[in-house]
Amino acid sequence: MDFQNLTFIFVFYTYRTKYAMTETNNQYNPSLSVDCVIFGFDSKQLKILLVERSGPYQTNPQLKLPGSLVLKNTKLEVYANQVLKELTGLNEIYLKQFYTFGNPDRIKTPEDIEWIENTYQVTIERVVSISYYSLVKIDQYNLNLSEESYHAKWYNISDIHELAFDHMEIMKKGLEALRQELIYNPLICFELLPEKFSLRELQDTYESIQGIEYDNRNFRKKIGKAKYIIQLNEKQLGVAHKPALLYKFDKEQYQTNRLELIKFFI
Amino acid sequence: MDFQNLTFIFVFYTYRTKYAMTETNNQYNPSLSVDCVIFGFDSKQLKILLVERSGPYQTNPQLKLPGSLVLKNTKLEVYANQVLKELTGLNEIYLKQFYTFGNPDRIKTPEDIEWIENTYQVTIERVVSISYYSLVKIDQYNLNLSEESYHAKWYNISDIHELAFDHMEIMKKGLEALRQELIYNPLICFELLPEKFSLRELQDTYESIQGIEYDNRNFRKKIGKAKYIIQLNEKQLGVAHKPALLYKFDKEQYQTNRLELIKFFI
DNA sequence: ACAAAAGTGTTGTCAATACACCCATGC
DNA sequence: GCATGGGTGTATTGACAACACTTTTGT
Repeated sequence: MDFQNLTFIFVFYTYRTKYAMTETNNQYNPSLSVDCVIFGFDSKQLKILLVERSGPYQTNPQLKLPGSLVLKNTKLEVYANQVLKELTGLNEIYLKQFYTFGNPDRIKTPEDIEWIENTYQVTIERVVSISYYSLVKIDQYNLNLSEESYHAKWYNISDIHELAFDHMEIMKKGLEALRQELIYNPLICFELLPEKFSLRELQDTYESIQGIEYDNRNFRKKIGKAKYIIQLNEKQLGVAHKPALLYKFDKEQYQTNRLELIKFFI
Repeated sequence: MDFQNLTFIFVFYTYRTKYAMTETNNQYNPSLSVDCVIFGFDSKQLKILLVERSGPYQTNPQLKLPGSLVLKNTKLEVYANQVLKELTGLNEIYLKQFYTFGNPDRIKTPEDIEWIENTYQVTIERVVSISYYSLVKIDQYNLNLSEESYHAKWYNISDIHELAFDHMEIMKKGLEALRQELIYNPLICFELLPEKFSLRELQDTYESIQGIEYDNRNFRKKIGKAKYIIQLNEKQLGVAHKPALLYKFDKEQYQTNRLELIKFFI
Protein backbone atom coordinates (compact mmCIF):
# COMPACT_ATOMS: atom_id res chain seq x y z
CA MET A 1 0.00 0.00 0.00
CA ASP A 2 1.10 3.53 -0.78
CA PHE A 3 1.88 5.38 2.42
CA GLN A 4 1.55 8.89 1.02
CA ASN A 5 -1.88 8.03 -0.14
CA LEU A 6 -2.89 6.52 3.19
CA THR A 7 -1.88 9.66 4.99
CA PHE A 8 -4.00 11.75 2.73
CA ILE A 9 -7.07 9.62 3.27
CA PHE A 10 -6.57 9.81 6.98
CA VAL A 11 -6.42 13.59 7.12
CA PHE A 12 -9.42 13.95 4.92
CA TYR A 13 -11.42 11.55 7.07
CA THR A 14 -10.62 13.46 10.19
CA TYR A 15 -11.77 16.75 8.82
CA ARG A 16 -14.93 15.32 7.38
CA THR A 17 -16.11 13.97 10.66
CA LYS A 18 -15.27 17.12 12.54
CA TYR A 19 -17.33 19.08 10.12
CA ALA A 20 -20.23 16.65 10.34
CA MET A 21 -20.23 16.94 14.08
CA THR A 22 -20.79 20.67 14.22
CA GLU A 23 -23.82 20.32 11.99
CA THR A 24 -25.63 17.49 13.74
CA ASN A 25 -27.01 17.16 17.20
CA ASN A 26 -24.66 14.46 18.33
CA GLN A 27 -25.91 12.07 20.98
CA TYR A 28 -22.60 11.74 22.83
CA ASN A 29 -21.58 14.17 25.50
CA PRO A 30 -18.08 15.20 24.39
CA SER A 31 -16.97 15.89 27.95
CA LEU A 32 -17.91 12.66 29.65
CA SER A 33 -16.65 9.15 29.36
CA VAL A 34 -17.04 6.02 31.43
CA ASP A 35 -14.11 3.61 31.63
CA CYS A 36 -14.18 0.19 33.24
CA VAL A 37 -11.39 -1.76 34.86
CA ILE A 38 -12.84 -5.25 34.60
CA PHE A 39 -11.13 -7.68 36.95
CA GLY A 40 -11.32 -11.41 36.51
CA PHE A 41 -9.71 -14.33 38.25
CA ASP A 42 -8.92 -17.66 36.60
CA SER A 43 -8.19 -19.55 39.83
CA LYS A 44 -4.56 -18.60 39.49
CA GLN A 45 -3.98 -14.99 38.59
CA LEU A 46 -5.76 -11.69 38.62
CA LYS A 47 -6.51 -10.48 35.12
CA ILE A 48 -8.14 -7.54 33.45
CA LEU A 49 -10.13 -7.29 30.26
CA LEU A 50 -8.69 -5.01 27.59
CA VAL A 51 -9.83 -4.08 24.12
CA GLU A 52 -7.92 -3.02 21.05
CA ARG A 53 -8.15 0.54 19.91
CA SER A 54 -8.54 0.20 16.17
CA GLY A 55 -9.15 2.37 13.16
CA PRO A 56 -8.08 2.77 9.56
CA TYR A 57 -5.40 5.31 10.39
CA GLN A 58 -3.78 3.59 13.33
CA THR A 59 -0.06 3.11 13.19
CA ASN A 60 0.21 1.34 16.54
CA PRO A 61 -2.88 -0.55 17.54
CA GLN A 62 -2.86 -0.23 21.28
CA LEU A 63 -4.71 -1.73 24.18
CA LYS A 64 -7.15 0.28 26.19
CA LEU A 65 -9.70 -0.16 28.93
CA PRO A 66 -13.22 -0.84 27.71
CA GLY A 67 -15.23 2.35 27.89
CA SER A 68 -16.92 5.00 25.87
CA LEU A 69 -18.14 8.55 25.76
CA VAL A 70 -21.54 8.56 27.43
CA LEU A 71 -24.80 9.22 25.71
CA LYS A 72 -26.63 12.30 26.79
CA ASN A 73 -29.33 11.48 29.30
CA THR A 74 -28.02 8.08 30.24
CA LYS A 75 -27.20 7.29 33.85
CA LEU A 76 -23.50 6.66 34.35
CA GLU A 77 -24.05 3.33 36.11
CA VAL A 78 -26.43 2.21 33.42
CA TYR A 79 -23.92 3.11 30.80
CA ALA A 80 -21.10 1.29 32.55
CA ASN A 81 -23.37 -1.73 32.71
CA GLN A 82 -23.96 -1.51 28.98
CA VAL A 83 -20.25 -1.60 28.33
CA LEU A 84 -20.01 -4.73 30.47
CA LYS A 85 -23.00 -6.35 28.86
CA GLU A 86 -21.56 -5.87 25.39
CA LEU A 87 -18.18 -7.26 26.31
CA THR A 88 -19.09 -10.11 28.61
CA GLY A 89 -22.71 -10.86 27.88
CA LEU A 90 -23.42 -10.63 31.60
CA ASN A 91 -25.84 -8.41 33.45
CA GLU A 92 -25.78 -7.47 37.10
CA ILE A 93 -22.06 -7.58 37.52
CA TYR A 94 -20.45 -6.04 40.56
CA LEU A 95 -19.70 -2.46 39.63
CA LYS A 96 -18.12 0.28 41.67
CA GLN A 97 -17.22 3.84 40.87
CA PHE A 98 -13.74 4.52 42.21
CA TYR A 99 -12.41 7.77 40.79
CA THR A 100 -12.90 10.49 38.22
CA PHE A 101 -10.01 11.58 36.04
CA GLY A 102 -10.39 15.08 34.71
CA ASN A 103 -7.11 16.82 34.01
CA PRO A 104 -7.53 18.97 30.91
CA ASP A 105 -4.44 17.38 29.39
CA ARG A 106 -5.17 13.75 30.16
CA ILE A 107 -5.91 13.23 26.47
CA LYS A 108 -3.26 15.15 24.66
CA THR A 109 -1.57 13.37 21.77
CA PRO A 110 -3.02 14.17 18.33
CA GLU A 111 -3.54 10.46 17.76
CA ASP A 112 -5.60 10.10 20.92
CA ILE A 113 -7.73 13.13 20.16
CA GLU A 114 -8.35 12.06 16.57
CA TRP A 115 -9.25 8.55 17.59
CA ILE A 116 -11.97 9.81 19.91
CA GLU A 117 -13.28 12.40 17.51
CA ASN A 118 -13.53 9.90 14.67
CA THR A 119 -14.97 7.15 16.77
CA TYR A 120 -17.72 9.26 18.28
CA GLN A 121 -18.08 11.96 15.66
CA VAL A 122 -17.68 14.78 18.13
CA THR A 123 -15.25 17.59 18.80
CA ILE A 124 -13.69 17.19 22.21
CA GLU A 125 -11.96 19.59 24.55
CA ARG A 126 -11.51 18.01 27.94
CA VAL A 127 -12.87 14.54 28.51
CA VAL A 128 -13.60 13.60 32.10
CA SER A 129 -13.49 9.87 32.72
CA ILE A 130 -15.71 8.53 35.46
CA SER A 131 -14.06 5.22 36.21
CA TYR A 132 -15.57 2.04 37.54
CA TYR A 133 -14.13 -1.30 38.39
CA SER A 134 -16.06 -4.49 38.11
CA LEU A 135 -15.58 -8.11 39.02
CA VAL A 136 -16.50 -11.09 36.90
CA LYS A 137 -16.07 -14.83 37.06
CA ILE A 138 -13.94 -15.68 34.06
CA ASP A 139 -15.09 -19.27 33.72
CA GLN A 140 -18.74 -18.43 33.66
CA TYR A 141 -19.04 -17.29 30.09
CA ASN A 142 -17.06 -16.99 26.92
CA LEU A 143 -15.92 -13.88 25.18
CA ASN A 144 -16.56 -15.08 21.65
CA LEU A 145 -18.92 -12.35 20.66
CA SER A 146 -16.80 -9.54 21.90
CA GLU A 147 -13.58 -11.08 20.71
CA GLU A 148 -14.88 -10.67 17.21
CA SER A 149 -16.12 -7.13 17.49
CA TYR A 150 -13.72 -5.57 19.98
CA HIS A 151 -10.84 -8.03 20.27
CA ALA A 152 -11.49 -8.14 23.99
CA LYS A 153 -9.04 -10.38 25.82
CA TRP A 154 -7.92 -11.12 29.35
CA TYR A 155 -4.40 -10.04 30.32
CA ASN A 156 -2.46 -10.83 33.45
CA ILE A 157 -2.08 -7.68 35.48
CA SER A 158 1.62 -8.25 35.84
CA ASP A 159 2.06 -8.32 32.06
CA ILE A 160 0.53 -4.91 31.42
CA HIS A 161 3.05 -2.13 31.17
CA GLU A 162 1.54 0.28 28.69
CA LEU A 163 -1.98 1.26 27.72
CA ALA A 164 -3.50 3.88 25.45
CA PHE A 165 -4.50 7.30 26.80
CA ASP A 166 -3.95 7.53 30.57
CA HIS A 167 -5.46 4.12 31.10
CA MET A 168 -2.40 2.78 32.87
CA GLU A 169 -2.95 5.32 35.62
CA ILE A 170 -6.65 4.48 35.76
CA MET A 171 -5.89 0.78 36.01
CA LYS A 172 -3.43 1.31 38.86
CA LYS A 173 -5.85 3.44 40.82
CA GLY A 174 -8.58 0.86 40.22
CA LEU A 175 -6.40 -1.89 41.61
CA GLU A 176 -5.65 0.21 44.67
CA ALA A 177 -9.35 0.80 45.21
CA LEU A 178 -10.04 -2.91 44.88
CA ARG A 179 -7.36 -3.70 47.45
CA GLN A 180 -8.82 -1.18 49.81
CA GLU A 181 -12.30 -2.55 49.41
CA LEU A 182 -11.25 -6.14 49.95
CA ILE A 183 -10.13 -5.24 53.45
CA TYR A 184 -13.67 -4.27 54.37
CA ASN A 185 -15.70 -6.41 52.13
CA PRO A 186 -14.77 -10.07 51.73
CA LEU A 187 -17.90 -10.34 49.60
CA ILE A 188 -15.98 -9.23 46.57
CA CYS A 189 -13.96 -12.44 46.48
CA PHE A 190 -17.07 -14.36 45.66
CA GLU A 191 -17.74 -12.18 42.66
CA LEU A 192 -14.47 -13.45 41.23
CA LEU A 193 -14.74 -17.13 42.14
CA PRO A 194 -16.99 -19.82 40.68
CA GLU A 195 -19.93 -21.05 42.75
CA LYS A 196 -17.93 -23.91 44.19
CA PHE A 197 -14.37 -23.19 45.14
CA SER A 198 -11.58 -24.58 47.28
CA LEU A 199 -10.01 -22.70 50.15
CA ARG A 200 -6.78 -22.56 48.20
CA GLU A 201 -8.61 -20.70 45.43
CA LEU A 202 -10.05 -18.28 47.96
CA GLN A 203 -6.61 -17.70 49.41
CA ASP A 204 -5.17 -17.24 45.93
CA THR A 205 -7.81 -14.62 45.28
CA TYR A 206 -6.75 -12.66 48.33
CA GLU A 207 -3.10 -13.05 47.51
CA SER A 208 -3.37 -12.04 43.88
CA ILE A 209 -5.38 -8.95 44.72
CA GLN A 210 -3.24 -7.80 47.64
CA GLY A 211 0.02 -8.91 46.11
CA ILE A 212 1.15 -10.53 49.35
CA GLU A 213 1.13 -14.06 50.74
CA TYR A 214 -0.85 -15.24 53.71
CA ASP A 215 0.05 -18.02 56.12
CA ASN A 216 -1.98 -21.00 55.02
CA ARG A 217 -2.91 -22.20 58.52
CA ASN A 218 -3.87 -18.79 59.82
CA PHE A 219 -5.92 -18.10 56.74
CA ARG A 220 -7.94 -21.28 57.26
CA LYS A 221 -8.51 -20.42 60.90
CA LYS A 222 -10.15 -17.19 59.86
CA ILE A 223 -12.28 -18.88 57.25
CA GLY A 224 -13.39 -21.36 59.87
CA LYS A 225 -14.93 -18.51 61.84
CA ALA A 226 -16.85 -17.07 58.90
CA LYS A 227 -20.35 -18.51 59.04
CA TYR A 228 -21.10 -17.47 55.49
CA ILE A 229 -18.58 -19.87 53.95
CA ILE A 230 -20.21 -23.27 53.74
CA GLN A 231 -18.39 -26.56 53.31
CA LEU A 232 -19.91 -28.87 50.70
CA ASN A 233 -19.77 -32.66 50.53
CA GLU A 234 -17.82 -32.48 47.30
CA LYS A 235 -14.22 -32.72 46.34
CA GLN A 236 -12.22 -31.57 43.38
CA LEU A 237 -12.16 -34.10 40.54
CA GLY A 238 -9.36 -35.02 38.19
CA VAL A 239 -6.50 -33.40 40.08
CA ALA A 240 -3.18 -35.20 40.39
CA HIS A 241 -2.95 -34.78 44.12
CA LYS A 242 -5.13 -34.87 47.20
CA PRO A 243 -8.39 -33.25 46.08
CA ALA A 244 -9.56 -30.22 48.00
CA LEU A 245 -12.96 -29.93 49.64
CA LEU A 246 -15.23 -27.46 47.95
CA TYR A 247 -17.04 -24.58 49.59
CA LYS A 248 -19.78 -22.20 48.67
CA PHE A 249 -20.75 -18.74 49.75
CA ASP A 250 -24.00 -18.20 51.68
CA LYS A 251 -25.30 -14.77 50.81
CA GLU A 252 -28.07 -14.81 53.43
CA GLN A 253 -25.64 -15.57 56.22
CA TYR A 254 -23.44 -12.85 54.91
CA GLN A 255 -26.15 -10.20 55.01
CA THR A 256 -27.15 -11.05 58.57
CA ASN A 257 -23.58 -11.10 59.82
CA ARG A 258 -22.53 -8.04 57.88
CA LEU A 259 -21.68 -5.94 60.89
CA GLU A 260 -19.40 -8.39 62.66
CA LEU A 261 -17.48 -8.75 59.46
CA ILE A 262 -16.44 -5.20 58.93
CA LYS A 263 -13.29 -5.65 60.93
CA PHE A 264 -12.66 -9.11 59.65
CA PHE A 265 -9.95 -9.39 57.06
CA ILE A 266 -7.32 -6.80 57.73
CA MET B 1 -42.87 45.80 44.81
CA ASP B 2 -45.16 44.62 42.07
CA PHE B 3 -44.94 40.85 41.75
CA GLN B 4 -46.29 40.64 38.21
CA ASN B 5 -43.59 42.96 37.14
CA LEU B 6 -40.88 41.04 38.92
CA THR B 7 -41.90 37.84 37.19
CA PHE B 8 -41.67 39.49 33.84
CA ILE B 9 -38.21 40.78 34.44
CA PHE B 10 -37.11 37.35 35.57
CA VAL B 11 -38.33 35.59 32.43
CA PHE B 12 -36.78 38.17 30.21
CA TYR B 13 -33.46 37.84 32.01
CA THR B 14 -33.44 34.10 31.60
CA TYR B 15 -34.00 34.17 27.88
CA ARG B 16 -31.47 36.88 27.31
CA THR B 17 -28.68 34.95 28.91
CA LYS B 18 -29.57 31.73 27.11
CA TYR B 19 -29.37 33.56 23.84
CA ALA B 20 -26.09 35.19 24.74
CA MET B 21 -24.61 31.84 25.56
CA THR B 22 -25.17 30.27 22.18
CA GLU B 23 -23.41 33.18 20.51
CA THR B 24 -20.35 33.45 22.70
CA ASN B 25 -17.60 31.06 23.46
CA ASN B 26 -18.44 30.59 27.10
CA GLN B 27 -15.57 29.70 29.40
CA TYR B 28 -17.54 27.31 31.61
CA ASN B 29 -17.99 23.68 30.71
CA PRO B 30 -21.76 23.22 31.01
CA SER B 31 -21.40 19.52 31.89
CA LEU B 32 -18.91 19.72 34.74
CA SER B 33 -19.11 21.08 38.22
CA VAL B 34 -16.98 20.74 41.31
CA ASP B 35 -18.69 20.74 44.70
CA CYS B 36 -16.95 20.81 48.05
CA VAL B 37 -18.07 19.45 51.38
CA ILE B 38 -15.94 21.57 53.67
CA PHE B 39 -15.69 20.10 57.14
CA GLY B 40 -14.62 22.09 60.15
CA PHE B 41 -14.42 21.36 63.84
CA ASP B 42 -14.85 23.96 66.57
CA SER B 43 -13.53 21.77 69.42
CA LYS B 44 -17.04 20.62 70.09
CA GLN B 45 -18.98 19.68 66.96
CA LEU B 46 -18.39 18.78 63.36
CA LYS B 47 -19.61 21.50 61.03
CA ILE B 48 -19.78 22.16 57.35
CA LEU B 49 -19.53 25.37 55.40
CA LEU B 50 -22.57 26.28 53.31
CA VAL B 51 -23.35 29.21 51.06
CA GLU B 52 -26.62 30.84 50.12
CA ARG B 53 -27.92 30.37 46.66
CA SER B 54 -29.11 33.83 45.74
CA GLY B 55 -30.52 35.66 42.80
CA PRO B 56 -33.11 38.29 41.91
CA TYR B 57 -35.80 35.74 41.12
CA GLN B 58 -35.42 33.46 44.10
CA THR B 59 -38.53 32.70 46.08
CA ASN B 60 -36.77 30.50 48.64
CA PRO B 61 -33.16 31.35 49.19
CA GLN B 62 -31.65 28.00 49.97
CA LEU B 63 -28.39 26.68 51.27
CA LYS B 64 -26.01 24.81 49.03
CA LEU B 65 -22.52 23.38 49.08
CA PRO B 66 -19.85 25.71 47.80
CA GLY B 67 -18.99 24.80 44.26
CA SER B 68 -19.15 25.91 40.69
CA LEU B 69 -19.19 24.85 37.10
CA VAL B 70 -15.57 24.40 36.07
CA LEU B 71 -13.70 26.54 33.63
CA LYS B 72 -12.57 24.83 30.50
CA ASN B 73 -8.94 23.83 30.72
CA THR B 74 -8.69 24.05 34.47
CA LYS B 75 -7.61 21.05 36.51
CA LEU B 76 -10.37 19.83 38.78
CA GLU B 77 -8.20 19.89 41.88
CA VAL B 78 -6.98 23.35 41.08
CA TYR B 79 -10.52 24.50 40.66
CA ALA B 80 -11.66 22.94 43.91
CA ASN B 81 -8.77 24.75 45.57
CA GLN B 82 -9.93 28.04 44.09
CA VAL B 83 -13.37 27.55 45.59
CA LEU B 84 -11.75 26.97 48.97
CA LYS B 85 -9.41 29.91 48.62
CA GLU B 86 -12.27 32.28 47.87
CA LEU B 87 -14.35 31.08 50.78
CA THR B 88 -11.77 30.59 53.47
CA GLY B 89 -8.77 32.57 52.35
CA LEU B 90 -6.63 29.50 52.86
CA ASN B 91 -4.41 27.66 50.43
CA GLU B 92 -3.17 24.11 50.66
CA ILE B 93 -6.13 22.71 52.50
CA TYR B 94 -6.63 18.98 52.73
CA LEU B 95 -8.73 18.05 49.71
CA LYS B 96 -9.98 14.68 48.61
CA GLN B 97 -12.14 13.60 45.72
CA PHE B 98 -14.73 11.15 47.01
CA TYR B 99 -17.42 10.62 44.38
CA THR B 100 -18.90 11.83 41.13
CA PHE B 101 -22.62 12.38 40.85
CA GLY B 102 -23.87 12.17 37.30
CA ASN B 103 -27.48 11.09 37.01
CA PRO B 104 -29.08 12.98 34.13
CA ASP B 105 -31.92 14.06 36.41
CA ARG B 106 -29.91 15.14 39.41
CA ILE B 107 -30.69 18.75 38.52
CA LYS B 108 -34.31 18.73 37.51
CA THR B 109 -36.47 21.48 38.96
CA PRO B 110 -36.92 24.52 36.70
CA GLU B 111 -35.66 26.73 39.49
CA ASP B 112 -32.43 24.74 39.79
CA ILE B 113 -31.82 24.74 36.07
CA GLU B 114 -32.51 28.44 35.73
CA TRP B 115 -30.28 29.32 38.62
CA ILE B 116 -27.34 27.57 37.03
CA GLU B 117 -27.99 28.92 33.56
CA ASN B 118 -28.26 32.48 34.80
CA THR B 119 -25.34 32.26 37.15
CA TYR B 120 -22.94 30.85 34.58
CA GLN B 121 -24.53 32.08 31.35
CA VAL B 122 -24.65 28.64 29.80
CA THR B 123 -27.27 26.18 28.63
CA ILE B 124 -27.02 22.97 30.59
CA GLU B 125 -28.20 19.44 29.92
CA ARG B 126 -26.66 17.08 32.41
CA VAL B 127 -24.24 18.44 34.97
CA VAL B 128 -21.83 15.96 36.46
CA SER B 129 -20.58 16.97 39.88
CA ILE B 130 -17.11 15.83 40.83
CA SER B 131 -17.23 16.12 44.60
CA TYR B 132 -14.45 16.76 47.07
CA TYR B 133 -14.34 17.02 50.78
CA SER B 134 -11.89 19.17 52.60
CA LEU B 135 -10.86 19.78 56.17
CA VAL B 136 -10.12 23.13 57.74
CA LYS B 137 -9.32 24.45 61.17
CA ILE B 138 -12.18 26.77 62.01
CA ASP B 139 -10.30 28.90 64.49
CA GLN B 140 -7.44 29.62 62.18
CA TYR B 141 -9.04 32.30 60.05
CA ASN B 142 -12.17 34.32 59.78
CA LEU B 143 -14.81 34.15 57.15
CA ASN B 144 -15.47 37.86 56.95
CA LEU B 145 -14.68 38.29 53.29
CA SER B 146 -16.75 35.39 52.14
CA GLU B 147 -19.57 36.12 54.54
CA GLU B 148 -20.07 39.36 52.68
CA SER B 149 -19.92 38.00 49.18
CA TYR B 150 -21.37 34.52 49.53
CA HIS B 151 -23.00 34.47 52.96
CA ALA B 152 -20.81 31.50 53.79
CA LYS B 153 -21.46 30.17 57.29
CA TRP B 154 -20.70 27.12 59.39
CA TYR B 155 -23.59 24.83 60.24
CA ASN B 156 -23.68 21.89 62.62
CA ILE B 157 -24.05 18.71 60.64
CA SER B 158 -26.90 17.57 62.83
CA ASP B 159 -28.88 20.73 62.03
CA ILE B 160 -28.83 20.29 58.27
CA HIS B 161 -31.91 18.61 56.89
CA GLU B 162 -32.36 20.16 53.48
CA LEU B 163 -30.07 21.59 50.84
CA ALA B 164 -30.49 22.87 47.32
CA PHE B 165 -30.03 20.56 44.31
CA ASP B 166 -28.99 17.06 45.39
CA HIS B 167 -26.46 18.48 47.83
CA MET B 168 -27.94 16.65 50.79
CA GLU B 169 -27.02 13.37 49.14
CA ILE B 170 -23.56 14.67 48.31
CA MET B 171 -23.03 15.80 51.88
CA LYS B 172 -24.06 12.42 53.27
CA LYS B 173 -21.76 10.54 50.96
CA GLY B 174 -18.94 12.94 51.81
CA LEU B 175 -19.41 12.27 55.51
CA GLU B 176 -19.35 8.54 54.87
CA ALA B 177 -16.13 8.90 52.91
CA LEU B 178 -14.59 10.95 55.71
CA ARG B 179 -15.53 8.30 58.26
CA GLN B 180 -14.01 5.63 56.11
CA GLU B 181 -10.82 7.58 55.68
CA LEU B 182 -10.42 8.32 59.36
CA ILE B 183 -10.12 4.60 60.03
CA TYR B 184 -6.97 4.44 57.92
CA ASN B 185 -5.60 7.85 58.26
CA PRO B 186 -5.48 9.48 61.69
CA LEU B 187 -3.68 12.34 59.98
CA ILE B 188 -6.95 13.91 59.03
CA CYS B 189 -7.77 14.74 62.64
CA PHE B 190 -4.92 17.14 62.71
CA GLU B 191 -6.27 18.99 59.73
CA LEU B 192 -9.31 19.83 61.84
CA LEU B 193 -7.62 20.67 65.14
CA PRO B 194 -5.57 23.73 66.09
CA GLU B 195 -1.80 23.32 66.47
CA LYS B 196 -2.05 22.70 70.17
CA PHE B 197 -4.88 20.54 71.35
CA SER B 198 -5.95 18.49 74.34
CA LEU B 199 -6.58 14.76 74.17
CA ARG B 200 -10.23 15.43 74.92
CA GLU B 201 -10.41 17.56 71.77
CA LEU B 202 -8.78 14.80 69.76
CA GLN B 203 -11.25 12.30 71.13
CA ASP B 204 -14.13 14.67 70.40
CA THR B 205 -12.91 14.91 66.83
CA TYR B 206 -13.06 11.15 66.44
CA GLU B 207 -16.41 10.95 68.14
CA SER B 208 -18.04 13.71 66.16
CA ILE B 209 -16.88 12.27 62.87
CA GLN B 210 -17.77 8.67 63.61
CA GLY B 211 -20.89 9.51 65.57
CA ILE B 212 -19.98 7.07 68.32
CA GLU B 213 -18.32 7.35 71.74
CA TYR B 214 -14.99 5.89 72.72
CA ASP B 215 -13.92 4.73 76.15
CA ASN B 216 -11.81 7.52 77.51
CA ARG B 217 -9.11 5.34 79.12
CA ASN B 218 -8.72 3.04 76.15
CA PHE B 219 -8.53 5.98 73.80
CA ARG B 220 -5.66 7.46 75.80
CA LYS B 221 -3.84 4.17 75.82
CA LYS B 222 -3.81 4.18 72.05
CA ILE B 223 -2.63 7.74 71.89
CA GLY B 224 0.17 6.86 74.26
CA LYS B 225 1.50 4.43 71.68
CA ALA B 226 1.45 6.90 68.80
CA LYS B 227 4.90 8.40 68.55
CA TYR B 228 3.70 11.24 66.37
CA ILE B 229 1.58 12.83 69.09
CA ILE B 230 3.86 14.91 71.27
CA GLN B 231 3.06 16.11 74.76
CA LEU B 232 3.89 19.77 75.39
CA ASN B 233 4.78 21.44 78.67
CA GLU B 234 1.68 23.56 78.48
CA LYS B 235 -1.75 23.44 79.99
CA GLN B 236 -5.06 24.92 79.06
CA LEU B 237 -5.62 28.38 80.50
CA GLY B 238 -8.77 29.91 81.91
CA VAL B 239 -10.85 26.79 82.21
CA ALA B 240 -13.03 26.25 85.27
CA HIS B 241 -11.69 22.79 85.99
CA LYS B 242 -8.46 20.86 85.98
CA PRO B 243 -6.65 22.17 82.91
CA ALA B 244 -5.73 19.63 80.26
CA LEU B 245 -2.22 19.08 78.99
CA LEU B 246 -1.71 20.20 75.43
CA TYR B 247 -0.27 18.09 72.62
CA LYS B 248 0.98 18.69 69.15
CA PHE B 249 1.28 16.60 66.04
CA ASP B 250 4.71 15.66 64.71
CA LYS B 251 4.46 15.37 60.96
CA GLU B 252 7.96 13.97 60.51
CA GLN B 253 7.34 11.15 62.95
CA TYR B 254 4.11 10.48 61.20
CA GLN B 255 5.69 10.10 57.79
CA THR B 256 8.33 7.69 59.02
CA ASN B 257 5.85 5.56 60.94
CA ARG B 258 3.20 5.60 58.24
CA LEU B 259 3.17 1.87 57.67
CA GLU B 260 2.70 0.75 61.25
CA LEU B 261 -0.21 3.10 61.50
CA ILE B 262 -2.39 1.72 58.80
CA LYS B 263 -4.14 -0.61 61.18
CA PHE B 264 -4.14 1.82 64.02
CA PHE B 265 -7.46 3.41 64.78
CA ILE B 266 -10.22 0.99 64.06
C1' DA C 1 6.94 -44.99 45.36
C1' DC C 2 6.77 -40.51 44.29
C1' DA C 3 5.03 -35.96 43.20
C1' DA C 4 1.90 -32.42 44.52
C1' DA C 5 -1.00 -29.98 46.99
C1' DA C 6 -4.36 -30.46 51.10
C1' DG C 7 -4.87 -30.10 55.60
C1' DT C 8 -3.82 -29.60 60.62
C1' DG C 9 -2.18 -27.40 66.40
C1' DT C 10 0.39 -24.92 69.70
C1' DT C 11 2.39 -21.11 71.72
C1' DG C 12 3.58 -16.35 72.76
C1' DT C 13 2.47 -11.63 72.26
C1' DC C 14 -0.21 -7.90 72.04
C1' DA C 15 -4.39 -5.34 71.20
C1' DA C 16 -9.25 -4.54 72.57
C1' DT C 17 -12.62 -4.16 76.02
C1' DA C 18 -14.88 -3.37 80.36
C1' DC C 19 -14.97 -0.95 84.29
C1' DA C 20 -14.75 3.33 88.75
C1' DC C 21 -12.40 6.54 91.25
C1' DC C 22 -9.19 10.50 92.48
C1' DC C 23 -7.16 15.10 90.85
C1' DA C 24 -6.55 20.01 89.75
C1' DT C 25 -8.58 24.13 88.96
C1' DG C 26 -12.04 28.37 88.92
C1' DC C 27 -15.68 30.23 91.05
C1' DG D 1 -16.38 23.50 99.20
C1' DC D 2 -18.31 22.30 95.13
C1' DA D 3 -18.84 21.78 90.30
C1' DT D 4 -16.42 20.49 86.22
C1' DG D 5 -13.96 17.94 83.28
C1' DG D 6 -8.93 15.79 83.42
C1' DG D 7 -6.60 11.92 84.19
C1' DT D 8 -5.32 7.12 85.73
C1' DG D 9 -4.81 0.91 86.31
C1' DT D 10 -6.04 -3.79 86.06
C1' DA D 11 -7.85 -8.04 84.57
C1' DT D 12 -9.87 -10.77 80.86
C1' DT D 13 -10.48 -12.08 76.44
C1' DG D 14 -9.50 -12.96 71.94
C1' DA D 15 -6.96 -12.00 67.63
C1' DC D 16 -2.62 -12.46 65.20
C1' DA D 17 1.83 -14.27 63.80
C1' DA D 18 5.25 -17.71 63.66
C1' DC D 19 6.21 -22.15 62.75
C1' DA D 20 6.64 -27.91 60.16
C1' DC D 21 4.81 -32.12 59.48
C1' DT D 22 1.23 -35.73 58.01
C1' DT D 23 -2.49 -37.04 54.66
C1' DT D 24 -4.64 -38.10 50.40
C1' DT D 25 -4.86 -38.60 45.87
C1' DG D 26 -3.17 -39.50 40.60
C1' DT D 27 0.33 -41.25 37.93
